[in-house]
Parts: sequence; C-alpha cells; structure tokens
Amino acid sequence: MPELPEVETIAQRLQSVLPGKTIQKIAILHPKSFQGQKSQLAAKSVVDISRRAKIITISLSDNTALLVHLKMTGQLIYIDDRVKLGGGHPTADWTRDLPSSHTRVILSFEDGSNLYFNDQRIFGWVKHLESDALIDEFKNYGPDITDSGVTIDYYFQKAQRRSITIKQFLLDNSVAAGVGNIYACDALNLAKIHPTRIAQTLSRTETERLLAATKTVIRLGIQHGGASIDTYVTAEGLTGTYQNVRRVYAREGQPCPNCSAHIQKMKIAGRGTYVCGNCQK
DNA sequence: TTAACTGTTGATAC
DNA sequence: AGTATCAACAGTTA
Repeated sequence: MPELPEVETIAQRLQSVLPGKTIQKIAILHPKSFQGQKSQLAAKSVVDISRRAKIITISLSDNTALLVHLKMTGQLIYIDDRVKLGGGHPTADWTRDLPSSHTRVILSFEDGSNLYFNDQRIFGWVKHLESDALIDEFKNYGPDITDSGVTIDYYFQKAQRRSITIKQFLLDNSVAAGVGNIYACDALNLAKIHPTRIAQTLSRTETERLLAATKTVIRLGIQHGGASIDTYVTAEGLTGTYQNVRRVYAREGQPCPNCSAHIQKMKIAGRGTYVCGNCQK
C-alpha cells in the first residue's frame, strides 16, 4: 500500500537515475493503465522527478509530464541491464523475470534501460498530461502532511469542523495529503488516541500530539524506505524496512509497543484498523 | 465453491 | 458542504 513514504522513496531513487535519459518508446500492456497518446513520448527526455501526495510526476523536455499513481498494488521498477554486465548491482533476482503477468506499462529509454509499471489490481495509472492539465490534477489535495504549512493551527481548525472519526480525518487527503491506512493506524497508536474518536472532540493538545506523531511515523517510513507489508517494493525492486519497526498495523494479537497489551483489529468506515484498546483513549 | 475481504480515490447520492 | 456508500479490479483468505 504505497503511501507518502513509499512513493517518496521511489521518487527519490528515480530522480537519481532518470534525468537526462531519452524515451525510446512506451509499451502499453494493459489499456486501462495508461491515459494519453503513446506516439507523443518518443524522443522526449526526462527533466525531473517529483512527488506530491501519492503521485509521482516525471517531467519531460517538452513541458508535458507523465504522472503515476500506484494506488494499492502498483510498483515502479527501474532496471538498467548494462549495470548488471558490470557485475554486482544489487537488483533483486526476481526483477530478471520482468515483464511479469502484472506488468502494465513499460517505458524504454534509448540507453536500453527500462521503467516497469506493475499493478496487480489495475487501480493505478500512468497519465501523459500537458502542463496546464497538471494544476487540475492536484486541485483536490491539501498540503502534504510533511509540509510546514500543516501547522497545528491549520490542522486543529480543520478537525474542529468535522464529525467523522479521527481515523477518517487522518485519511482525508483534502486536509493533508499522503497519509494512508498503515501510517494512520501507527500515528494514532504513537499519539495514544483511539481511532473511533470524533475529530472535533479532540482537544487542541491531543490534536497537536496526533499531528506530531503523524509527521514522526511518516518521517520514519521515509527513513526506512517504506513499508513492504504487501506488494510494495522500491524502484530497485527491493523491500523497504518500515514493516520491521511498525507499531500496530497488521499486528493483531501482538503486544502494543506502548503498553504490551494485545493489539486488536476493528473496522472503521469499512477499513481495517489496528488499535490498542488499553492505551489509546 | 462461493463469498468476503483487501485499500486508494473519484463519483454519486443524500 | 459534509458525509456515506459504491465502483474500479484481481488475487488471497475464510
């Protein structure tokens, strides 16, 4: 489940390898995974890679851009076979099997390297957009949760108007973008706040604690290269390590990192939610 | 075998 | 406007 830390990890890696490369062709293996005209991409070169919310933007030399959303099961894996010939590159062995049955789009560069977009469930997408269409793409997002603009004043004011649970509020990307189910559950545990609390009932102090906790777990996720709990891998095809330090997500029955009580699983708005009923109030 | 479940986000209905 | 529900899917689990 790629959230901000997972997408950021991939974007940082791509930024270190893709700029300057020229696209040779794009192969569409599944039509629903790509929006745009594939014929318009050849000979364009990559200028820059960035991440906003959970979307990766690959800016091209003609001022257009490729946008990628991984949704739940998307992967973006970059393979440069020439490096293997030199020996010792740590690309995981299974990436040799690409394209796989889940590969939906392949972006090939003139130097022979390839970027594979894999997506088991076909919810994710790659879009080729003109520059003026980019603004529209991001209009429904609040600032990234990591942005300094997400202050306690901003966050508390937003929460005060909402009658949804605090868990749903955390997941609302129009308030602050980038938080998904894993980091929402972990942030609530770190802040010792119960996910079923109604957003507007949290005190300013509690809201401040939760906001700080959310920024902390998101930062920790980035430091660990993301959470490989389900299908997520880095752009090198490797697993992240946040799953090894996660607090409650998918740890039903195991001890709470705060108080050692058993972690419980419940449903909030149809989403699996992990909580310690002992210390989260 | 079949049904439920998994999670992101835009569309839809209220 | 804010909230709730559903659809888009394929693969895994019950």
